[in-house]
Amino acid sequence: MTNREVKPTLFLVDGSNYIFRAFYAIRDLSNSKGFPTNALYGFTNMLLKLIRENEVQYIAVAFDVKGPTFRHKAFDAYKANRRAVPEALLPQIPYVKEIVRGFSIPVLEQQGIEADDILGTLARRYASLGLKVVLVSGDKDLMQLVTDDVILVDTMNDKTYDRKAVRERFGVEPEQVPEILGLMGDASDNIPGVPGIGQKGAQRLIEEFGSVEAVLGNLGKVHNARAKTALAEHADQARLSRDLAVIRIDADVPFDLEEARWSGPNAEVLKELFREFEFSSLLQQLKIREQSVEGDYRLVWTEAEMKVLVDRLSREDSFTIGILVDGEDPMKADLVGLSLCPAPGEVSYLPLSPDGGTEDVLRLLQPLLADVKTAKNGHDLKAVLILLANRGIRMTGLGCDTMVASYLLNPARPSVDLPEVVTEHLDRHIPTPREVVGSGAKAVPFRYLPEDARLSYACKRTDGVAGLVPVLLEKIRGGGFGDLFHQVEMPLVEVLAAIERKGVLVDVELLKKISQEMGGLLSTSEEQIHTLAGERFNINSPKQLQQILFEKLKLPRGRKTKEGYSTDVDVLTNLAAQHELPAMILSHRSLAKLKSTYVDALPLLVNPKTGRIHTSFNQTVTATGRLSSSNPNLQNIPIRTPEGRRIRQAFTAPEGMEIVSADYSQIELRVLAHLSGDPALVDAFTSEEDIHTRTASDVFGVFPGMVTPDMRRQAKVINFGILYGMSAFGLAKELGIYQKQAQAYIDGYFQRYQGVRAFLDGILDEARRRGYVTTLLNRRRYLPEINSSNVAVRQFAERTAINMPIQGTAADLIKVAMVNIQRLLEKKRLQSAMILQVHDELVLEVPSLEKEEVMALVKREMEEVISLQVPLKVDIGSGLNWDEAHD
DNA sequence: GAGCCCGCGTAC
DNA sequence: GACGTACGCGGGCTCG
Repeated sequence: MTNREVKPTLFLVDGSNYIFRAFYAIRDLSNSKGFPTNALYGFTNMLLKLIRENEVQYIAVAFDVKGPTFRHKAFDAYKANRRAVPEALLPQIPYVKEIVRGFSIPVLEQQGIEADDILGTLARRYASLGLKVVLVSGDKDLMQLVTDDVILVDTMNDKTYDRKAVRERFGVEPEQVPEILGLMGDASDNIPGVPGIGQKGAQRLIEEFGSVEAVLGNLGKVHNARAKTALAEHADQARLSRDLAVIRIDADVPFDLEEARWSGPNAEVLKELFREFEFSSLLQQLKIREQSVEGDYRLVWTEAEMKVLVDRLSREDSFTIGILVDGEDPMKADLVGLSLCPAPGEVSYLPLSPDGGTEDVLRLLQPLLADVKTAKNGHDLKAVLILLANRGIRMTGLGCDTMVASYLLNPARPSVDLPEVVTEHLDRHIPTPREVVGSGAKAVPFRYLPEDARLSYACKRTDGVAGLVPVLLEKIRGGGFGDLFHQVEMPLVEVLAAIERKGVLVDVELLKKISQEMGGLLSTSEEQIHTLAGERFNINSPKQLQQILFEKLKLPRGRKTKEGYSTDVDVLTNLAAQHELPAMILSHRSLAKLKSTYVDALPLLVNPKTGRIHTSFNQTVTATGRLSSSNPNLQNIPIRTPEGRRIRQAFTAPEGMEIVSADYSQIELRVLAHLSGDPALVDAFTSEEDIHTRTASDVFGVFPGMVTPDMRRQAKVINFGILYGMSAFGLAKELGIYQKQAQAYIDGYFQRYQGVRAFLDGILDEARRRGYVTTLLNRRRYLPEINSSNVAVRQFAERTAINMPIQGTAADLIKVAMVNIQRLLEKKRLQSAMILQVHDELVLEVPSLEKEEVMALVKREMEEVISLQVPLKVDIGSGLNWDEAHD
């Protein structure tokens, strides 16, 4: 067997080419500070892909530098009409080079020499020294450099050009490519070529004659008369163009191959850059790990070991606790293990099998967990509270929940998953659940993993949390979020845990009955719809419905969607005048919605152990500070229609208890009155007038006594529109009036409420200057797109800027009220409990005997949660179910 | 079949 | 493009 020599490979990257292509390939990417990062991101990805997918031994990246080159001297107009570098790209260019250097890859740039010529020179030099050279570029000009030892690859579309591929593309040898370019020209470089000769023509001529010079010398043999004339007229231009297209292979380029030897990136530098640009996925890809070895992670198994650990933990003001669970739903999940960390690097792991064994060991922790003098830290402490409580262990005295802290620092962040938070704030990689157990249906439950894998995983995570705590607490303090975090959000964690664990009683029998009724109605209406349509089709499929309505029945099309024409309620309502079918579909659809989303779904979520539904109240999801609810979402239970209200009737109180519902009246408009201090709006609420009637009177210029129900309805739309930053277009559409008229209403509103106008302007100004907006309790939302050059994007950010302080302040207030109410209920040892929060409403389950006291308490705590320029008003009611309680 | 996006609709 | 914040359903597509 011959010992075939494998040549080392040098990768030469056309950096300038990739900057531009990355810039145009990715639109609208910037970090939270508004710095554009699209080209940086695309370029970095390209480089990573190149390194990942190839065996790179030597690599360098070449860039153009500003200033004239020999081509400019030869031809004044060279690159004259090239587009200016886009505004958003310019500031990114220096950082592209920083990133390249961060990869420990040499940046090649030289005054007076273009990147192409650097590439050509080095390719020739090292090919002749016996290396394989791979040129990395999307620029077709570089094809002329291809030889038996030099290939061209374009990583963006995975194309590779060797000699053969170039021949297929241009029909000639690579060396002849400049001859073709010389005849056809190159618009982007402003190489003129010969007018009237394109790629095809140029190719034919060069295939036949071999070079521009030969073509010009044999004009008589050129068959095409037009081409012949053009060539004769522009002979000098053809020669010049050809010369411009030739890439230099003999430039004076100092280069040391050893410096280009690939030995991996400089992690410290890249981490810094990626963090600045918020490339969290790239950080993960690099799998950057701290240099430090694993900490002191140990198993706690015996009572003796636990006693030592409790002693150790007791010596600290706070410690970090983490859980290992199988299952998503904390009310059903199995607690597999517990990890405890008195100080970073020092974590103990207690395995907890469902069939006991270490249960007595766990009990030893109870006094410490219930001791408020030792603060407990963790990531998602609500889940810890619930899991422990379900094992009969009470925990209180929370210190820092890093999930909540991270959310508060930037509530619009895409994720508060622990590994991402750790990467962002600590520059460390900790294992993700995916890496350990896989994802989706293929995920392996932790209980099937070997013990040492569980220990390692749990300890690394808890260690990561322990590392985060001081960092996040300092950022919370520094950002002015201390009160909101420590006095509101952290106490709320315990409140939400209690609410979720309590759950809500649902009358499954009633839902089953409703389901049967609805099922009957639906099959009848389905029959009628199919008959009327003349064929059977899936009414729930917008796609099939479009075909029936717009193609078969030829009804007029309305609004377009991404694929086709909308069949939503607006469109069908408009069509109802022309045909019977749309109205039938609307009523069918609303019934089907109620049945599938609520009536049939809710019984499946009743917990078999408790007989109740335990929703999740998510504290770290919304961009404004509201809670959200999921599995199931109990914040969107129907109320507006009679059929919907029947579903509410299924939310009941057990024997001897009642449901109490307390909701803030017009809280967002009251918040607007307070924040703006507008005298008219403040007066409207202070004098306890009906706000929509008052607005109607003000905007339509009639006495309050003359306001008709329809005027009040319109005023209500205007009031809500103000909160959401609605335009005249939107108001006109909503009210079915002309846009001019709508604009007149809006003008009238701001004429009467000038303080509101000033307030909204102030918000926008603040958002533009500071890049964020805030609520009354200093909750903050960043708006990186507020200064976007894209009108739609910018206007969206403006509406968001207007809405967030109002919606978020309302959220602040009800959260404080919840914390206070929970404290009072506990202090007074009442059996009543909050069971739901729906943004401006609190729902409680109350023993009938406590009803009077608790209703008074709740109403008072909600109304007096804070003193504003306007009174807060709470409507409160009680009944045997949620529907009854609501009025 | 799992996972994802889309269109749609429910709540405040 | 045009009204803010959520969640979840069924349909239908992609991917393995």
